[in-house]
Amino acid sequence: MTRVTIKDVARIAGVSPSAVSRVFTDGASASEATREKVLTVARDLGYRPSLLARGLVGTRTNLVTLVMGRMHDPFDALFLDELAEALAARGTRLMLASAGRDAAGDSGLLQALDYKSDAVIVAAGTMSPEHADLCVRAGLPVILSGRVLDAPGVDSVLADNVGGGRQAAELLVRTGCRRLAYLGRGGATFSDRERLKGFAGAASRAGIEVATTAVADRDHGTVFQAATDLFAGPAPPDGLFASTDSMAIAAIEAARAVGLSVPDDLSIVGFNNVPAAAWRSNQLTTVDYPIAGVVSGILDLLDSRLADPDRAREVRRIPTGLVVRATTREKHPHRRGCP
Amino acid sequence: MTRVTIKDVARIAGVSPSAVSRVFTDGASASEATREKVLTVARDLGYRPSLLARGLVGTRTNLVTLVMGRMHDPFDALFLDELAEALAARGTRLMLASAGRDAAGDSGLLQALDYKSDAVIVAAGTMSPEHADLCVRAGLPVILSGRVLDAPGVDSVLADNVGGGRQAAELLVRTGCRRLAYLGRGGATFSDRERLKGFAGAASRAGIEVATTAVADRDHGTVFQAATDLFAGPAPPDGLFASTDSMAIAAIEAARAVGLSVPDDLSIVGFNNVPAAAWRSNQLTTVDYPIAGVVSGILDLLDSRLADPDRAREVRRIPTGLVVRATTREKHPHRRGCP
DNA sequence: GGCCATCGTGCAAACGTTTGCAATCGATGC
DNA sequence: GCATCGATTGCAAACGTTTGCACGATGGCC
Repeated sequence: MTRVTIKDVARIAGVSPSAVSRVFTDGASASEATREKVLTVARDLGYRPSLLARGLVGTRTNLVTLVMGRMHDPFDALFLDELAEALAARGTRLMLASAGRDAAGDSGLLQALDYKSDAVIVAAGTMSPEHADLCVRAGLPVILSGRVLDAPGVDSVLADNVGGGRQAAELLVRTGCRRLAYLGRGGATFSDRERLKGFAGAASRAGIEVATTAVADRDHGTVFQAATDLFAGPAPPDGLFASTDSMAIAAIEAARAVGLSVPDDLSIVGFNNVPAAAWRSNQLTTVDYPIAGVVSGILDLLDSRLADPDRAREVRRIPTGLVVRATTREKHPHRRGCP
Repeated sequence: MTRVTIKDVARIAGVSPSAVSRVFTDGASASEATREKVLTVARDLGYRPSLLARGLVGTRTNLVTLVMGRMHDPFDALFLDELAEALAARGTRLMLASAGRDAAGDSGLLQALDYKSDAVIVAAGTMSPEHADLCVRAGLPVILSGRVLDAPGVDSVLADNVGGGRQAAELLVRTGCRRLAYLGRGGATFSDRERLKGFAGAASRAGIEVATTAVADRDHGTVFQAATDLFAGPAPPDGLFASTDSMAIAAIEAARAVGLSVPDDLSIVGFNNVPAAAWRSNQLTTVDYPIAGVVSGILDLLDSRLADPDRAREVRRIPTGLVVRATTREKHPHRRGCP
């Protein structure tokens, strides 16, 4: 019932606690004989170093705090999965701080400090420059996922939202759509803002002005209603870009409900490439969110930042791809080479 | 850059570190004057107690480790959300241990020990009695979610899967289905086994034998294929119970693909009541998984177990409900009262 | 064989708290 | 006025590690 400590191992193995400690920290010098003795005893006793004690004295915790909001979108779960897996493979533990109701990752940041996390990864909640500054000042590296904050020492990794939006627009234009619409949170979210920017920019270069409908909530019902209104309204689009696959799927549903045929009457492009996008009933053309790339970018920046806390702030953008399925039309083949 | 400790606060406030500590642990005696002085200084200095140090000496950590697998199903995210929120509201921190590739929550359990967690909640991975015993012996409470393990001191909370399966069968029988089928993991998963048991039991009481098709993987494509084969096979069912909403939705898709009309030719009932079940394109009748009830049951058991580590093992089953939507038929009204 | 570099080891001081014990203090009851 | 009592406080010892320092042993090199 009482914990087996480093001293127990030391006593039984006939060495000092320091020796045991050195056996368990790689890179430290210990003779082969000692190592073997210690490891044997440790195994027999079932000894495991206390990470609390280790973290208290040591400089590194191997602990990272993740600030996340509620995972309303399947995409969030994918992301968390990938990140958790990557961290685990690296021997890093993950502490979860839900940025629940309170506006900010505020409490999450403090929690990270309380446990002396090596770093905090912020994937949700609004993060004020003040809080970021607080952390950096306290020596806690902050890595933002999916947004950029112009504060010294705060790194960011994100999908190339602007590029993704552009890809969507170019595809729609290329396949003959002329009345483009955007459906999303609009200015309310960092990534949505960027996606819209890329989409509208590319459309404008093709001489098309985008009609944007911003929705207050990503909830399926809300989006379905907004899409229905848009499609049944006075100026229905023939090409729609939704800032999220989930929203795009709701839009597909709405199109069916009002009797529009996809992609004949209406082309739809989503963002993220979640598994459901590939389902038979959706066959959604979408911009692929490079989850693996973003996650490994985060780990990369984590390493760099830990190695050199004073390095310049870095923003890493991971390029997106386009996954063409059945909610967009084929490129008109007869136009090929004979304009 | 250097951390502000309890001694800093003590020095500036002109009291001993003990006094500061007592101000910050409720239930300890401290005069109003001291309290005020200390709190003021602490706020000015931005002092926060180190949870590492506190956990090292104290007996309680306010830290709980959650062992989870990859969240392939949207349901998993819902569950995690609810649990994280409830724990946060209670002031408990949550550490994530993904039971990734390695078969067991094994590594997760060890991680929990390393950080002196107050308890470990196991929601995924197979958990061997040996490991459970290891934990209990080490004084680490284990709470299982969604399964039962017959080991002393290991508590469980689960949805009433058997009851849910029964509800599904009774609904199908009541609405006139006679050729019942089950689609799920079959014996491979604890909850699926129970759901099947409840379903087949109730069907058998109505004189119907259930055709079960067990699928190796919950992946949408796999399930879609299995359902298609079943529907196009020699003995297509007129009532299907899927052990998961996600699988039920894949089945709906398959039914449409082979030209079956739901619910006219085929009734379908799912399990979990995820948001997607309510979508217009699915309108899935399903057994409601009482997430809130399960989560509060977990917290309940957590408290009880911490209060009395030697109490008898407890298994708590939370009743399910039935949410009738459009994938099942209306009860035949003309049969009412005139059999 | 002497010298220097290297390696392995133990001692003791941290790390930032909590908490049992004893002491102080003011008030209360007689 | 004195003994008692409870509340408040400080001291010091834990909690389980890591790590700088010093010291002895070992081995290579000339």
